[in-house]
Amino acid sequence: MCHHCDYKSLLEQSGLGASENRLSVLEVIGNNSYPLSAGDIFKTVERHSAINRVTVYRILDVLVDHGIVDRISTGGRAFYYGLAPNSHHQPHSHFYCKHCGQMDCLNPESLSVDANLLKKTFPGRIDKVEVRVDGICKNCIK
Amino acid sequence: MCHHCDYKSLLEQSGLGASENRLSVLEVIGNNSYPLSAGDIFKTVERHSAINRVTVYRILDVLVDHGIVDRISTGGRAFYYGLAPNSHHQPHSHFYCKHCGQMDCLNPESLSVDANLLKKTFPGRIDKVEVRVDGICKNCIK
DNA sequence: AATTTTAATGCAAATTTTTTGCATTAAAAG
DNA sequence: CTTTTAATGCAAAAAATTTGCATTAAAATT
Repeated sequence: MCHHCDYKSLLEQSGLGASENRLSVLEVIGNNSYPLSAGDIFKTVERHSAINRVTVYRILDVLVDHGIVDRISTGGRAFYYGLAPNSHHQPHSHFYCKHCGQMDCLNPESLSVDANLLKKTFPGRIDKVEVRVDGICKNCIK
Repeated sequence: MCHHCDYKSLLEQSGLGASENRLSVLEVIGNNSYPLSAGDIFKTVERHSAINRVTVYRILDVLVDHGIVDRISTGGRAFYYGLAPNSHHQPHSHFYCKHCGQMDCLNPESLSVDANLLKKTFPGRIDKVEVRVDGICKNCIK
């Protein structure tokens, strides 16, 4: 749960209307300590207010397009969504458990990437460098 | 195109029968300089010999399970497949162009990851660390 | 305040990618 | 030559996401 983010102004700062649904989706993502799938988000929002699955997908697209939320690819089939790095959240990588499918955020200090040389020499445009660690989480390993 | 890999013995060393189809799939993957989707692989193999799409998926599963091929997640919907690192191919990361969907292999020197601290402290099992760079490739940027 | 325009949402259906179940063929072992 | 196992094919299902079009809600304009 994030005490620093004001989701309403996060939306407004990006020129997005802060509709009920957008706020709900963003809150579910932001208040969770690990990334969630679109399906997870849908189920969670749906518990408290009526929303359509497609609306969730569309809101996620908008949030990702505006850089508020990050779309994170797993070693599985679905994308997961988490708050994009901002002044309160530094960039970090993720762990994906191939047994239970849960993603966890990794401590930024435990893993470092140096892409400076690439950024200097790459002939295209680089938008993001995603690091994902795959394996079996401590709960599933037993 | 890889001149060093003997695909037949790669299969046999893993205790896998070197069927016509398995060889075709592995050759398509190995002779390509960048990872391909299951669909790409299917279409390519199909040009020269009759094969079913499902067979391609099953062969890919077997090859991944035996560590011959790596399943690489993209910023898009489908998985891509490339030769797993071995004595002739050192581990490297990939670039994914979100416009045309092509993946490219990045020079291992241009990007370095240090996961030592994570490996020491992580309470689960770590199988692989995948680094993917997303952006727009030089062809699509024009 | 009524009307027009734009933005957000819903619903049904389609698409894409991958998986499953079961039948068939081919290869290996006995 | 027969039995067993491995590999493949085909049809259908499943999962995740996307599309098209209708509807409602909000914002802007008259």
